[in-house]
Amino acid sequence: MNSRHMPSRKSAAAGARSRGRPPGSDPVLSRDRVLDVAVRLVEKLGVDGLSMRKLAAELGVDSMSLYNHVANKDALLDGIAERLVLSIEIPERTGDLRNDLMALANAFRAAAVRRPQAVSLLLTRELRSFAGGLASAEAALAILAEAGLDPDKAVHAFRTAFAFLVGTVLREVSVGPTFSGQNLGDLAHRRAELESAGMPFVAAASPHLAVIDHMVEFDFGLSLLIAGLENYVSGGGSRRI
Amino acid sequence: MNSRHMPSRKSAAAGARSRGRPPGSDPVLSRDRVLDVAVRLVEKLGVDGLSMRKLAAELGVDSMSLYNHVANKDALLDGIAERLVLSIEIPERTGDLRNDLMALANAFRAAAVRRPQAVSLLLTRELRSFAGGLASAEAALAILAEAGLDPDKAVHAFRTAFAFLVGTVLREVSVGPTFSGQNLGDLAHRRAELESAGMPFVAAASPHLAVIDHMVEFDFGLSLLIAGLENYVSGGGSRRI
DNA sequence: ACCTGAACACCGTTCAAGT
DNA sequence: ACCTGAACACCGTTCAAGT
Repeated sequence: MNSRHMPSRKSAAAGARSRGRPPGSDPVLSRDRVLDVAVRLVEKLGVDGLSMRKLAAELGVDSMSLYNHVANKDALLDGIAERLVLSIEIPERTGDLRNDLMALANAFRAAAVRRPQAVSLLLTRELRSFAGGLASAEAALAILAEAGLDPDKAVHAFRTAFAFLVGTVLREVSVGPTFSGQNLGDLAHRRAELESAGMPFVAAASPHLAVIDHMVEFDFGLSLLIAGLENYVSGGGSRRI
Repeated sequence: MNSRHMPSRKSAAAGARSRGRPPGSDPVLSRDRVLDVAVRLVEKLGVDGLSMRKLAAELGVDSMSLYNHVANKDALLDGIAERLVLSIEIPERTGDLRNDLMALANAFRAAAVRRPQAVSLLLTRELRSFAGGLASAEAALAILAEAGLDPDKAVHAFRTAFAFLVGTVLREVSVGPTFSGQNLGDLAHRRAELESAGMPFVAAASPHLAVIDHMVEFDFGLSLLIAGLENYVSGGGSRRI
């Protein structure tokens, strides 16, 4: 039913498939199209399931054609990561430290959780192209500066919040040591066992370790950090931080 | 110089290499030995550089022999991760929240940084065998409980601190989006450029973004968290956390 | 400039065969 | 019980060849 079966004027000779790109036609691929499909494939197959060959097949193209648009697989993965950073929808500022930091962190989390398979690429590899992250950094530093932090303190606070975010999101997309979920679900049923194993505090906490609400944990941690910051700001920087 | 050169009574026939395990001798491999060498190899070649075949070669053994001691490569990586958790040297408690939390976090960080290549395996994959982590969890929960937190609050605080630790250590072993180091080193030289690009706060902070002292960042973030916790504890849990 | 195809040097893992 | 070797179905990437 396709062109292979009806002899075309151009490749009339024999049944030989044409080799180069169809002359005169638009390019079949573009970096954007490659990355689009790559992201979709990662979500479908997981990061480990992505291969240059499968991606090429999905695009209906020879695998080596990809190398015209990305330097190699590593650059492809970097490209996916950058897509994620750029998909963060940075909210407007209101001038309130707590509000604004919460909103920005939520925007980050939302962008990450939207692509749960791909997100480990963002959190886990060094961003070579840093451009994408600058807008988020600007937003965070603006909030912290407006709250009264000096640039150096703002950078520290930014890095602290960001580290917390990375760890939290990693847990949520459930790579990373969870201390949560299924490997702890049975903990609640083994309190006696844990007590006698010399783990009284784990035993006492086991009902709470056995469940996790990611949104609650997110809010709790961020609140703790912000409380620390407010404390610091209102203390005029005199507290021992 | 080894037994291959002196004709043994048992494999006398021809120069044919023996195929099975030398009869009567001790097993060549053990799960421990496999994991020992695997860790060493990861540190030498990076996680991506580790393969079942290279590991087998390093052990002087056919690659398929490894499967007698680990289920598959995934289980091998899990084994390496568990080694890391178990290598955390949990410090004695003193009864002071700040002291004890700092000491425990430092012990975690120290164990991680000791194996910078392997550590991403610990932070990044779900710990199937949870046993290793229990001792650390017990230590953390004990500290928090002694400071007066209810089990449910202690679990929240534990998860917050752990998320921060994961993010911080990931940055230090420099997988993960750094907002630091070399991709920012040149930022300091481009303030004017950043200003005109609509990034005044990044511009103002660029001298501080361009450098990072991991120990300082670690202390700052942890102090912020602990300040939030102390605040919470002394407020009798009435603060809005 | 862009796409193709064969080839190379790797992978993890199954399975049958050894001892 | 444990180790081996061939084989299978994959990889990423180089390089020469097409248009």
